[in-house]
Amino acid sequence: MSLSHAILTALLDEDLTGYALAKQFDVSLGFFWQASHQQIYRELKGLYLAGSVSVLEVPQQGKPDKRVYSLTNKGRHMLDLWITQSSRNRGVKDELFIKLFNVGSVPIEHVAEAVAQRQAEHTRKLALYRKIEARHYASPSTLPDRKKGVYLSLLAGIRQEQTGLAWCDDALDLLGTVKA
Amino acid sequence: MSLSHAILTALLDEDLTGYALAKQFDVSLGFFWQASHQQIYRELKGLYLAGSVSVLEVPQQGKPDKRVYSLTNKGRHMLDLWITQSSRNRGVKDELFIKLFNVGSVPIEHVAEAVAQRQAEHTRKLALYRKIEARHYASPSTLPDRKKGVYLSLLAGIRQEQTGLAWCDDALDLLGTVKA
DNA sequence: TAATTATATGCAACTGTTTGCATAAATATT
DNA sequence: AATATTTATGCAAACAGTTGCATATAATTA
Repeated sequence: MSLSHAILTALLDEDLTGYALAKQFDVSLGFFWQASHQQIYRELKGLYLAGSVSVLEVPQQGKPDKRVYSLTNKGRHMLDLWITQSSRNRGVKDELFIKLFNVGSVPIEHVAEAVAQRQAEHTRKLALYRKIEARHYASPSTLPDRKKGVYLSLLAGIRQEQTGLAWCDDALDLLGTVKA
Repeated sequence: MSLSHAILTALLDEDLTGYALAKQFDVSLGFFWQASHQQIYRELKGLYLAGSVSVLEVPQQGKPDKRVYSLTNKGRHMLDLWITQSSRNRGVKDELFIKLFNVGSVPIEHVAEAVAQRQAEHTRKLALYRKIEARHYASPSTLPDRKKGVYLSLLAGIRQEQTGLAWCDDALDLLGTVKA
């Protein structure tokens, strides 16, 4: 039940509609927890029924009514409780490593191609993270407390991509020594 | 549908029962793709119906009959096809970062505790990987082709844990500067 | 001797995630 | 003027994963 807590977390700073939440999940929080708009709308309904969020219906002409969600005290309390209690880490699932276990049994260029794709992905993400870092976190020592966690997440992202990128280089080198 | 391909991959080197597969998934392949025995038995049935694996029933006295699965040519072909085609990477899901986004809104020691837990996890995994490295991959330059992919996976694991561990240190430092 | 662990398989129910579809109007692009 | 994108919501079905239960015996440990 982490999606609900991710949503509550996103509502800490500002009230949001389901649509706006989905957009938040495409950046920022979404780097570490992805969710589709369908998932978010369903979850919001559940959170509302549980009393963790409240809704303000904002009628609009032409478009469907906007539903703006706010965190309630109950929701705030649930969040804090979750942070202390839950720690189930769902298993790692990375297809690339299954593919690597096939080296020596399938054409090597197929595996190398998968590594190259991963390499490109790392490059893209690293560039994105660096851009955000330069814009909003240029001087981490002067960051207000409220931003420190977000900064640490970004830092983790940057380092993960760097490590992954370096590994791709080494992997492609070693795969180059495998007879097709 | 990656679990099925993970199972086919595990069957590349040796024929296995569902039980033995589940054990494989607790180590080795399981570091990068986790699965329960219930999942594996269900999937094996599907793979058998699809003709990707064949079964040899081995009666045993006392214990239930053993069902030993082997990769068929069709399964082999499916695997190769999957390696070239599929590349859907399922979204990252890491609770820890949601928790970090709560810094400044919930008691800081709750978040720090979550980071400390992650630190312990990294330490444990790193030690395990290093042990395997020392035992089986001490001289990577002389590795047969068939083992190179497995070695690269292990290398990725080691580096990920190292990076994660270093980040935990830095994170705990910065969280120490947050007023409770 | 009693309890636990390992071997060996599997069903059923529940929870969580993805994909496809559906609606409807304003704004921006070609 | 026609097409595509953005805003805004949501249902239904399919697929994937987790948890609880059930069976049955041998070997090991306390």
